[in-house]
Amino acid sequence: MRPDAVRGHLDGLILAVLEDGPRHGYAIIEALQTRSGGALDLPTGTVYPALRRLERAALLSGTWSTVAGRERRTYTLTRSGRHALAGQRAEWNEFSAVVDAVLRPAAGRPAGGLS
Amino acid sequence: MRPDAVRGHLDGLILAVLEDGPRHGYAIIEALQTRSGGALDLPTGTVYPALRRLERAALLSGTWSTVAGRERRTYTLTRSGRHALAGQRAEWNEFSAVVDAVLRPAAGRPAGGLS
DNA sequence: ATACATATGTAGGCACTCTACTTATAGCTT
DNA sequence: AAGCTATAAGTAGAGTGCCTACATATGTAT
Repeated sequence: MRPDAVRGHLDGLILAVLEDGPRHGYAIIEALQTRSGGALDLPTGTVYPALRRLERAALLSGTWSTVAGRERRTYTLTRSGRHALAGQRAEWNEFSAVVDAVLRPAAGRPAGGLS
Repeated sequence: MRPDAVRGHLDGLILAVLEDGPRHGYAIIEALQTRSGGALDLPTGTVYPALRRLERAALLSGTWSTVAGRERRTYTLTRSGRHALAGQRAEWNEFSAVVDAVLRPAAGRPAGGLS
């Protein structure tokens, strides 16, 4: 998968991972890898700024802690974050249906548009 | 659907429309609307530059003509364009499977990642 | 005459992800 | 002891690509 592909959908992916419970950035990156079967290997330079952005937008709240001598910032979904996640899921469903419909070869598209 | 959503997937959508046969820019925009059931209403400032970009990349070839007093640039899929379309379809299938897998709520994800 | 549909395009802005780099601790290997 | 890898968080700067807004022109309908 080309590196840029998640553009515009990263927020939803992060929110979805955090739905299972609070996690820190590094763990979020690993969860994204696991859940995607290894296809998603996002660089820290992508994820950490995204987390700060989501926190600024009040979709996440973050708190510092020290675990085994290492600084961690643990993020938790806020109520608006949960709401935003629902919205992202709805948007994704619509979007993927649209792209499926347009991308489908002529043979499979009987002059009807979206089914 | 938010305006920006097609980012990174527009090339594939245009290529797919052109698979049915040559079309000019304005007709491509209309075809995109029709095939998407009205969800895709792309501004000319998005589509025309994309067409020029795809032509520069030799995925399309364009020719001028005059129809009913109006200038048209008609675009045709090249051989590499057809090849690129196949690649875009494959990429889309992988990408949408990945996003589906990550976005799916915990209840539907039995600790397995991609099915 | 005025408006709308058809048709193509440019300029500038903006948001988001990427690459590359920096900093720091813990644990393991050589 | 030195070096490497994993863990952990970040910044700086670049590039891409879609958007808004604007400019231009012809044909058709009101």
